[in-house]
Amino acid sequence: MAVTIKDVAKLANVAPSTVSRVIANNPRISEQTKRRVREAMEELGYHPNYNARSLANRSTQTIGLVMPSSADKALQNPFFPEVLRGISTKAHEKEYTLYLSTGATEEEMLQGVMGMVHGRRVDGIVMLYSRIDDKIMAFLEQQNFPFTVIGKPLVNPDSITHVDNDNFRAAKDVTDHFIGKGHERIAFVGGNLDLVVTVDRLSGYEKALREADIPYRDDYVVHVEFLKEGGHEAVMELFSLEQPPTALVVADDLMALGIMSKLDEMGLSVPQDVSIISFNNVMLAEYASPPLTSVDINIFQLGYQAVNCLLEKIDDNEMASKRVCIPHQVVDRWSVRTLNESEKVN
Amino acid sequence: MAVTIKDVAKLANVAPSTVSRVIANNPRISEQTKRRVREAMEELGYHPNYNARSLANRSTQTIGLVMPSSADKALQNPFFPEVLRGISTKAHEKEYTLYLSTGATEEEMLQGVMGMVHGRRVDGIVMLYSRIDDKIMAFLEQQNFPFTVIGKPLVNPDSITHVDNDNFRAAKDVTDHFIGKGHERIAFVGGNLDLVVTVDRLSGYEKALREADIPYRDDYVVHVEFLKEGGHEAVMELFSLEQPPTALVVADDLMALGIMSKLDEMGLSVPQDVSIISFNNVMLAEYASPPLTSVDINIFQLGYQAVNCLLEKIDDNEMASKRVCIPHQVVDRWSVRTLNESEKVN
DNA sequence: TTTTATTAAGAAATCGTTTACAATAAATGA
DNA sequence: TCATTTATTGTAAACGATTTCTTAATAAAA
Repeated sequence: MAVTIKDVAKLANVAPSTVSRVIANNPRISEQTKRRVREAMEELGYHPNYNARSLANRSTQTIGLVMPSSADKALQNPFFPEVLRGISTKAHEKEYTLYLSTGATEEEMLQGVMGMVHGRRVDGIVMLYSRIDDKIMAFLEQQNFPFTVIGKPLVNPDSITHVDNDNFRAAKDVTDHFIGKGHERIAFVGGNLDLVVTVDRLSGYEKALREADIPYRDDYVVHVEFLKEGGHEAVMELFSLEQPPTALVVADDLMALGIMSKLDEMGLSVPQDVSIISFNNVMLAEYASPPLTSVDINIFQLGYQAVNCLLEKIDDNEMASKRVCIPHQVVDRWSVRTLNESEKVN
Repeated sequence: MAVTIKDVAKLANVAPSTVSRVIANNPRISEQTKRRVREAMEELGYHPNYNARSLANRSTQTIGLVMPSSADKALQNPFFPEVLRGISTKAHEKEYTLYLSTGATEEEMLQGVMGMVHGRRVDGIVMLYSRIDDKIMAFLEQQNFPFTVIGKPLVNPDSITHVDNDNFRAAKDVTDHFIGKGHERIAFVGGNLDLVVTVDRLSGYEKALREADIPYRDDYVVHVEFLKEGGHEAVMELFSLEQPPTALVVADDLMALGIMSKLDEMGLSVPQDVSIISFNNVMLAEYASPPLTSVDINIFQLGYQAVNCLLEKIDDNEMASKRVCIPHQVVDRWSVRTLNESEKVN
């Protein structure tokens, strides 16, 4: 059917093994035969069959990607295309290709991952999220299969190679930022508490308050299911309090967008009535009205480094696991206002 | 190393071929031996090696996905996660897995696709976009490799199986919608003219105007490079005209968002000063302030059906190519205002 | 009882590579 | 001149499945 290494061998009058060596550019083959073989390949339009190669090699040169469940609204977050860009850049550099694992339920996804691992479809896996008590991660660990995580694994983070931001610090920075601008009634709107990133950011927020001697109020902390409906509820709760907050630390740009839309409906305006800082700094943050002050977590690098670590791991699975921390940076736009003295009274 | 079919065979005291038949649930094997073999598989924790299988079978049970260049901002569009959801749903149903082709430049992407095809990594390909004069599509056609396109191919659309909306009609509907509400100064803000979808929508817009005897004005048609900066320029142009438009047909929700942000800056409000209808109805349309009236193009179905067609094609490559048209529907929200009589004077 | 079907399972070839191990020929050195 | 390197290529056995023939055993038919 298709042209194989044998056809090339025949035409070039050499053995198949020689052709294989030419492909690998093995120095033990003379330049002369190399030329002859290459001409034959050219003439026949030969291309190696990757399946055969993987079989013989026991390596696939592909890495598996585990994204959140396709049913999960979180997938709509522009975070993913961007992290994918980082991943694919590094993968391309090293001539690795990408295999996508999907599924609607956690069970379906686990099946998919088990298929990748057992079926030897991939050499390693990068997990694009980090959830508390995740079965997939548990499985990979138990199998001792090379993988890296984007975000911080909750259970034994020290034995799992991962790349993450210092989310604790980032949230603290943001909260400090507000405090520095005179805010004291600062609320925290987090995402799904199953995500480690949420709890990290919440701790950072708490710490900043504590350091500034601002009392932590339970009713200033809400968690929403990431997309619109949730955002609306949260805003309702927050702003029907006797003392509504003047500033919001929001765990995600998209959530901030939803909140702003609700605020708008309620006749509150940003930043006059409420200041907002959110996380991720996806392109949309710039689009919002007003443009959102957001902390840039360098999503591209998260992906790029995750693959980098994974490749090291694939190369030597016994290598010590490590944690790579990607720097963040708050980028100022127009969603934050400085309170003046008279407003500061609580 | 890993447990193979031979190990199972040995333990179950049968030949490897028998094990293979048990896996395929071949009726020529007695229930009794099937049970024995299955027990052995269980005991050893056997899982078939997909590479070996693909090699023997000449089929990979995986489909390749060609997305826009990872450098392309368009990738940030929530269109993609949603279409991916459709794709992965159908793929899962039929036990196909997904292979991702990426690349920063068109050349890089073409290399990737050539790799998939020649290296027999995938059984078929779905193209997630349709661009004018696309090399990848040309390559696939020339190779007679099974593929389907989401969107309408410009060159010989009749010989390429594709799934698309009736974008001409959709744009006409939207424009008619505006006309029905008394608008006459209707502008069109399109995306990249290389994308077939853009030209289709533009024609629909024109047609509606013509039918309503509203003159087509060149200065009411602008094209922007999809993301923010472009959106801003376009708005500037449009609203610095002597007779600025009262309604905007915008080719994409995200673009509409950018435009609204600029409008806000200029002190114009939606829908009081300008009405907007955009396309795609991604979740964000609901978030915007005000929530956007948008035409739902049923993105999920685009993906789902594309895979459906592809699988038919893989099954029988000689099958006639077809065009599947996914219905659309404009969903009304709050970005459109009805002009009253006094305003209608031009 | 012999012949013919039928059923169940094994033997061996195949898919397209890679690679350990030979093999050959030319070059070197004593 | 003959042993020994060295450089180059070939042989054949993996890699882990599938699948086409066979074959052995049993049941049915003659």
